[in-house]
Amino acid sequence: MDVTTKTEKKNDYVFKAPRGTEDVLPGKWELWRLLENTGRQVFDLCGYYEIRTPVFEDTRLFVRSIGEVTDIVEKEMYTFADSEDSSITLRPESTAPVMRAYLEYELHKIKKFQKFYYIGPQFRKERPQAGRLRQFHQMGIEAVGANDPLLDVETISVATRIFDRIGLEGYKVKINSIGCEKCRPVFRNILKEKLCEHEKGLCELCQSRLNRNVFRILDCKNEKCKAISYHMPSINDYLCVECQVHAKSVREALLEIGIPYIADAHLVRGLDYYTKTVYEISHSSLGARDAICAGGRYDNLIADIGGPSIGSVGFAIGMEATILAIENVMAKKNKPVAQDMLCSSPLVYIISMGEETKKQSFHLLNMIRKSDLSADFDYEGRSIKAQMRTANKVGAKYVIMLGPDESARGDVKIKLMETSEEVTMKQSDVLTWLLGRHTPSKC
RNA sequence: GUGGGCGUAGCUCAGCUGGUUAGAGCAUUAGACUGUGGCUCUAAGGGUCGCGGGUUCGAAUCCCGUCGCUCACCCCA
Repeated sequence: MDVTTKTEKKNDYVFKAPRGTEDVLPGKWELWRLLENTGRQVFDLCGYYEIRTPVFEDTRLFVRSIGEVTDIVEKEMYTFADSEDSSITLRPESTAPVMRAYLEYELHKIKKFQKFYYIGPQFRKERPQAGRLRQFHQMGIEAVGANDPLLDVETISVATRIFDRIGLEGYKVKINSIGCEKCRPVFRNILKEKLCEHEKGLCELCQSRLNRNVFRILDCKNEKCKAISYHMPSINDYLCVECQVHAKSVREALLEIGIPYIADAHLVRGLDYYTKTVYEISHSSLGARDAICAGGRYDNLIADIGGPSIGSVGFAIGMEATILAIENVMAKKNKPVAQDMLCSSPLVYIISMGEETKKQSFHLLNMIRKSDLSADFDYEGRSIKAQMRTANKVGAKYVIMLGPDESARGDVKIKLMETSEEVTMKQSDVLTWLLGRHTPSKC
């Protein structure tokens, strides 16, 4: 197969990460770890259990759950023929896969109500943009099998707890109810009728939305459309009694536990499966695409993919966007990048001096590591000065020197980098000395 | 899929209306009386100016194409 393009020169092609993907290089990992670790802590704290599902699934799972006429399904999925008659798709989101697993293993029969969390890559074939990639990462939860409005609130509190723990200031919680399968169609028709009266005043895009996705018109940024939708009825006036009661309980509980929110009647969702509560957490530092978390209740999804009729609620945090927001906040406060999360500085750097003593040093290195103290070593045969520079740069606390002089006496010299103080001791005492000052760590 | 911006050393960029061997800062490496870091100083390495074509005596600089990146739109995390 010849895949060489015209511009490529023979033997001269530099491979690049595919469009819309990102390499996380050393130095950028700290924030990913911070976010991931904090997420795991909070999920544990709140009784969510990790679930890992494959990165690809039967294509039909997504078509049925997300909705056939959504952009995701129509043009954004990475779909492949797996064999003659099966088609697989790289997951564009994880709610459906989690539900699939829940049903496949009949977890609802063991215990109807269960709480899951997942962290992992998702795939959507879109034009890349700030904070939006083709392979992106989400961290999310699904609380499956209960209709209690307090559960909706719990999920919101899980998200805000994560952001609070990280110290991400400046996020906003927006919530809305989009009704259920009973009241939403009623509102949709009324809205459509009313908007049709103003059809000519709407922007071109919104005119096409009239048939495609009426609710999105409420969310349009065009000034004329905004003006028109300002006078449109609100979904809140058309909610059925059940949905009204649910929405009211959610808002009351949010107040009760002290989570400030903005009730936004124009908040809509792109995925078909949402019912009742929808919410979004956004961060003002982000610009055009400012959502860092989105979620809501989906009472019909499980039944839609062949399971019992039970309600669930969940969210997904967009990790790229969240990390951007954290960086923005840190830049503003001039705070260093989560230094204490960093495990990459070795405690000890061992300087090797010449071939004769190198083996001894290497042996010492492995003794130290065996005690779970982090240590590193020079393999480049560089000058002592150069090795010292490296030790300093990587942030080692101690530099151990074992040269011919020390070796002859069975000693080592340890330099304490912070104070420049040097101590000499027997080689056999090094471990005890280090362990007396530092507790072993696994990181 | 649509529209805007950009593409010069590893990174961030300078290079005016086209003119001799393309620059800086950071980073890297090496040295500053030779077994020692962080500061300072010195020096070195590193660029087919994304790629292809055109205009011109001459182009990183102008034109066209192409690829890539980026931002925004649709949509969405």
